[in-house]
Amino acid sequence: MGLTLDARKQNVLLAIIQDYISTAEPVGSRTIARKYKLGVSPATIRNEMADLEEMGYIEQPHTSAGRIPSGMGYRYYVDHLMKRGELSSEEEKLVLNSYLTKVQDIGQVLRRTGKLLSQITNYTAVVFTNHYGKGKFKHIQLVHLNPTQAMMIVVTDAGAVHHQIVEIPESIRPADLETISTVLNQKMQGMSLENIRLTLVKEIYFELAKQKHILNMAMDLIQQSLSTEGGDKIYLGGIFNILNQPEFHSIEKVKTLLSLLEQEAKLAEIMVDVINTDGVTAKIGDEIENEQMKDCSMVMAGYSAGGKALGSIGLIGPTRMDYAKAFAVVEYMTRNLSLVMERLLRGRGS
Amino acid sequence: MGLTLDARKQNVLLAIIQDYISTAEPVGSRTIARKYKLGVSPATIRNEMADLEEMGYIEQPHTSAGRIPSGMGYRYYVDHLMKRGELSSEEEKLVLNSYLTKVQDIGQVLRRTGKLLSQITNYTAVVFTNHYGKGKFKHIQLVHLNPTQAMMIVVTDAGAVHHQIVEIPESIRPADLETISTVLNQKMQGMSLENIRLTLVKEIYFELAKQKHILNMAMDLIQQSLSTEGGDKIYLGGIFNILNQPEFHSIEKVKTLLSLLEQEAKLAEIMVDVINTDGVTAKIGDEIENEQMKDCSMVMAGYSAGGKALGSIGLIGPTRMDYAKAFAVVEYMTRNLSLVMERLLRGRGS
DNA sequence: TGTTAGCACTCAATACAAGAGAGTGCTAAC
DNA sequence: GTTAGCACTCTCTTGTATTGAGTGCTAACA
Repeated sequence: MGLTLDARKQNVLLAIIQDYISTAEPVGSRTIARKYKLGVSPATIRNEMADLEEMGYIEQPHTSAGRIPSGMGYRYYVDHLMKRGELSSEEEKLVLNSYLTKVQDIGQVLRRTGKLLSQITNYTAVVFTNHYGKGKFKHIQLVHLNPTQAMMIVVTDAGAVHHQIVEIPESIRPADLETISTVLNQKMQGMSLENIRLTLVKEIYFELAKQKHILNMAMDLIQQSLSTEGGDKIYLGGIFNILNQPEFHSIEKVKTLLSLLEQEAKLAEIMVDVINTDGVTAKIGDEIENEQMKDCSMVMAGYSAGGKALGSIGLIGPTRMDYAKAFAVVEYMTRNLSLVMERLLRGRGS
Repeated sequence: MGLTLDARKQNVLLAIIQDYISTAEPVGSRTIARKYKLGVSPATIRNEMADLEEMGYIEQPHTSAGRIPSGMGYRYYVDHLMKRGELSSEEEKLVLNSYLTKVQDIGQVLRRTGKLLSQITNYTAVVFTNHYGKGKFKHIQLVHLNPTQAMMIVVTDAGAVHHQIVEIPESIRPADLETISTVLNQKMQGMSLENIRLTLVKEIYFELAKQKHILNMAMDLIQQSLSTEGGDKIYLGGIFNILNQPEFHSIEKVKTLLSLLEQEAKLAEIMVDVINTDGVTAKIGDEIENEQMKDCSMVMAGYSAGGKALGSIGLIGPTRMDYAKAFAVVEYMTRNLSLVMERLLRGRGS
């Protein structure tokens, strides 16, 4: 395999990638010789570049232009050449402050994470969880709104709240709802969905036989709240940031990317791959197996609490994105998000 | 005033506007003579056009181009020439179906409305309410999550649910939270915010003196839930639809408009003006007093329930938008939304 | 007096050609 | 193995001519 690169080739490749990342312009041999002192002349660099091109690390948009990195080039850079960046202290402060303010629920934490990610990097952020509302049943409450409607609220121990308006027969009074709530709470305390389904329904049915209708609706909402399928959830941040990237100056490209971002299922598919991976993962260009994203890269990592993987966060940018920065930010954010989730799920005393 | 237009001038103006709305190209005298049979030659139309331009109804991008309507021209069209469009029966079905499916809460209804508006028209939709969570206190529930955290949930009679995780001292047990919930519910039943603040705090304080901390947080959340300031809320639908309009082919224009859409307060300012207005209102170009929207128009109307204005809905498009369709859709949607809200707030039996 | 045909004029858009500039690959000298 | 030199390629810019849509004006016509 000709996959090993000598030191000079590495330096040339590094110079090309760094320059292209910051300027978005194809970079030529002279630029490299001038800006990055490698101690050799442009001609020598040209020779190296010809080699690198043959090996597939860089390519030429057209004969008289400079070179740009190929997907393979970026891959080599990320794996072997890149020096992980660092967050400025203001950026770290921004994150910490945001995570210190009052928490409404898990959803809000994840939304905030998306916002932070995009603010700091100027890329589009994706926050994925496949545990939304998963976990154990904690509480159900039926609240009488008016003679024909009640609000049904389900809380899980993971701090997710689901609610839904349900139609009720006029014969039911506020006190009846209170009774139903109490019975349901007693019977289902701390149960997970499977248990609730299989063992308890009969028992509860017996006790609340006359309120079959309501009971059915309650079971529906609980199922929905705790169900495994419904656990996937995507939060986006800074969608419009991509408009700032020169590669998306054409409306057409923006439209195809946006239409993908609207399809949460597809994003979830990509994000779920990394939730059990250690460290930060990059998918470059067509490594994301999706036609609409072939000009994009994603930098992702999973977050967890108590040793349990909960989801993943990621950044979407052009393949020309600043991987060093992205890696640093994604790593920093997963670490902090994991801490916050830990605290949220087990209580502050850890 | 030269503001009265004879029949032929009206026809010419109408032809120009209709053509420009559908083609987005400046329209010349010959096109009009060919497509819209007015029984006169292009030369005559040119004369009329010169007059219309002098009067300010149309303008010329440059000497050798056709004419495009001015803001004043659109205004005249909307006020005097436009025939209100109609929804196709599929579109009506779409709306009815969407409003028939199960309702989670008010927010969901409004979100759905935004989606529908944008789907049907292909413009960007804004749904505004200034009554979100307003109304009377209905229920509060404290749910023990873990030794240091509880979930606090407030329900208003308008069917809005607010929740928030609160830190609790470890000494508090689930049963204590239950007690607090019960006391708060008894004392505050059916109260509006002002009453809760002024008369009851002392009484409750007395009863729950030992739980001051929790009580404070409860009051905070209740205030937040019922407060007048927090009542404003904006839902957007079909933001990306504007990308389909040829006038937004330049990324720059898109960016300025999007940055406006992100500022909910500014949108609320525009939308609040029409909540007490009868019928459908159009604001054309700089009639929206906002620099960033000078190339846009909005078509808006208020919705209400039980004679009480609740908010407004609207469409954002280029000044060249299809007003006839927009008026029809906005009117149809407000009517239906008002019905749904009515049912939601008072229960099905009206 | 209103309408129309005809015509010269304007101006954006398109196409085309020339030139500049950036960058390359190759060869030959060091 | 490295470098200077040079011819070559290709894009991008600039300038110029052409085209075509559309106008305004004038004069003839009903």
